[in-house]
Amino acid sequence: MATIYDVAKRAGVSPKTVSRVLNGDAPVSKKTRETVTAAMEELGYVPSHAARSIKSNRSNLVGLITGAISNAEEAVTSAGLPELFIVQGAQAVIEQSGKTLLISDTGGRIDRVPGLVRTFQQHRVEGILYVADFHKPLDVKLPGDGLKTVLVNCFDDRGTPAVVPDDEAGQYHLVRAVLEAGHRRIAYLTLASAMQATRLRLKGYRTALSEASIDFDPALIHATDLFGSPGEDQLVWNAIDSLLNLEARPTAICCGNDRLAMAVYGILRKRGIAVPEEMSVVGFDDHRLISEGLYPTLTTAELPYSAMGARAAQVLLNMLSDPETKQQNEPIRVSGQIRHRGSLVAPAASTKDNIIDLTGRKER
Amino acid sequence: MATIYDVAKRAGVSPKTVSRVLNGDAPVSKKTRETVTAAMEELGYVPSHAARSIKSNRSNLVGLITGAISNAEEAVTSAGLPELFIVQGAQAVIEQSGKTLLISDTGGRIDRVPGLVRTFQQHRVEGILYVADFHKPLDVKLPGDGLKTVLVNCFDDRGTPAVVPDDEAGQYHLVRAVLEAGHRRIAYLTLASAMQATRLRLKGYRTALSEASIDFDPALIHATDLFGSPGEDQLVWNAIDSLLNLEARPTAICCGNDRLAMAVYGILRKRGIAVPEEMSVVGFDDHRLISEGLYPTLTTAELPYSAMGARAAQVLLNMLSDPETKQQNEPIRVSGQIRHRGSLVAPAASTKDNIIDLTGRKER
DNA sequence: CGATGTCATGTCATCGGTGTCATAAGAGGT
DNA sequence: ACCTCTTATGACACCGATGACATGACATCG
Repeated sequence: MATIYDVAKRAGVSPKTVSRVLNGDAPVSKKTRETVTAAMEELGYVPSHAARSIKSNRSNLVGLITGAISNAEEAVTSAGLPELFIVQGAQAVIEQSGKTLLISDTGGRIDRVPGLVRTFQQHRVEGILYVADFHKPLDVKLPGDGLKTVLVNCFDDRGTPAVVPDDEAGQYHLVRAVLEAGHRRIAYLTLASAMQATRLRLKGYRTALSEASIDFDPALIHATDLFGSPGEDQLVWNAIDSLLNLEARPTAICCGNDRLAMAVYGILRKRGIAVPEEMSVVGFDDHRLISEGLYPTLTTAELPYSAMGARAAQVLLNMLSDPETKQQNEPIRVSGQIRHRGSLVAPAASTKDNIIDLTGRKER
Repeated sequence: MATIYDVAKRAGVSPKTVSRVLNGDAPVSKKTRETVTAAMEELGYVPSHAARSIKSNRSNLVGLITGAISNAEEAVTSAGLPELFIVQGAQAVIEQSGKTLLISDTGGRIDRVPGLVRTFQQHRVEGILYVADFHKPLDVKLPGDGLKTVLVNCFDDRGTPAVVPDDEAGQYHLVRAVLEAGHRRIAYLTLASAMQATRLRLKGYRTALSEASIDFDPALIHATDLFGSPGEDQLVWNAIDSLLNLEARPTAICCGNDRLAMAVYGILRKRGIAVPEEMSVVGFDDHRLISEGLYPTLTTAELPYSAMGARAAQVLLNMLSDPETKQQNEPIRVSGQIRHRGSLVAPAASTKDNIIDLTGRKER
């Protein structure tokens, strides 16, 4: 590969002059610039990042670690990987800033993290983004001592800057949309109750209901552990079973995520219940492969992964350019949109009766 | 960040000795090694990749470009992104070889590729992996002249080494599985007919049928353009409509991908047809989010993205370590597994009649 | 017309490592 | 006791870029 000396020789100038043409940091006569530019062109010269980097002591690199940032030994669930959108969002911002993003994937094995961080340090990254696969607290001490760090989709209690989805607001607005469609009996099949998202979203669900003066009914809530655990189908089936057997049957079901909604479609239909005519269904995540691919398409709340990645990158860039600014202690919450699609419609008249006459007998 | 000089001073030795401890390329007395190691530890020293790299002229970096490697101005379809698995597969292999993978995403804008390649060249990558979002021919001249290149999920006619999925074998084995379940009338909703995958898979479909002595029936084939084009739902609906109106109705439907299968589930049920009891459905891709999430779970052919990424990385590493070995001209085809799940069962007795008596009146 | 400023360019040292060569201290052979 | 060989270590140049500083050629100004 051609060096700056090759270019200099070819153009008949000193290397320093070539450097000046490259960086435009000192005046160069038009004629010289053209000669040099031509020489660079002919030799296919591209400046060496490494050489610049040792001299300037600035690497212009940012590292990102994804795949499994957690403490527990969780099942390796490579099913969804929408975290990719976080990576994309981050990369767009980093790249636009003129820096380069180094991406490493743990492949689900958290014990690989220290090695990856070491590699990053060899490259003298200026900061690190840690991306978790779903919203979770973190109590591991991450390696990378002096390094500027931003957590994405997770947070710790040491005040490390973090960017997380606003689960509560998302569910709140989603339930409001369901209410506005005319529903009053709204079931909620949550994700595992231990999950951060579940706690927050349940809060949003309850707030929306209470604002509409609807009492919270525990009979409408079922936790259905996800991640393809063996008994999952059965769990969902049972949950729907008990919902359908309620005296006052719900007319809409909120699902913990789009994947669950997809299963619910199948089960409802197996039970002879048409979606959305007899039962509205909404999801969460706006995993477009599902939400746009399902028939009917799925109304859902966006999990703003791309925006979170972008935001985290901005926060990190700020920390780099402005080392003094103190970060706030609370994680930054990013809100997503509500996506209105085909699975949410007004409740059917017959079921409406069902709601008004709460003590009435249920049909079918 | 501490340098090798800092370590040397602290340990009371010369920088070169520290270097020897690091690389173990010359004998160092046990005592010195321990002193030096301790000094490195105390200072948190990590050798600078950049400094090594300029001296040795070997970057140990490999670049990967993903997001949109194509010629046409296609719709930016960020729906699925299973290419991530290609990236993961590649990264595992590259990382294991001691090199580092630089990943760049075009974000669907092909005009960004030259800039990304230039960045890669600044980092003196030793080779580049180009990853396409689906199996396609390529007739753009990729930048990065002298650079070793491997195409993944795409191929050109210049003999650039390439790794692609074995679509034909995949569909062949899938249809064989359907045949073995007892089906004889097997419909096929293909992807857009212009796609490489469609051509190859159709070939596999026909081979499997002909081996079972079943005549190819064009009435069972429908191309249903995907990628969420506006009229798509209607197209699929119509296709299924005409299949159901056939005198000899199919008992199984092959879908161009899992996403399409998901839509077919919904449409069939809307039409009152139970899956899989009255109609078996199989997909393609093994997009696990869908194939395992659907109810019933989906029998499908794996698109071996992770294996393809790994394979491509191996090919590239070979080219780097062994610059002489000529590559074969044909793309390397990687085969995937057939995933047997709930959506494929033996045809029902009534529909079996339907098959045996090809001229009989169809019920319902 | 000499002093001063600006422009255009070159010289040299330096960043953090490593390759080459030199050197000193023992070990072993005769 | 002398020579040779190995082991352990250091001095120094160099990789490809850039910062600090120097220099020569004009332009400008009082």
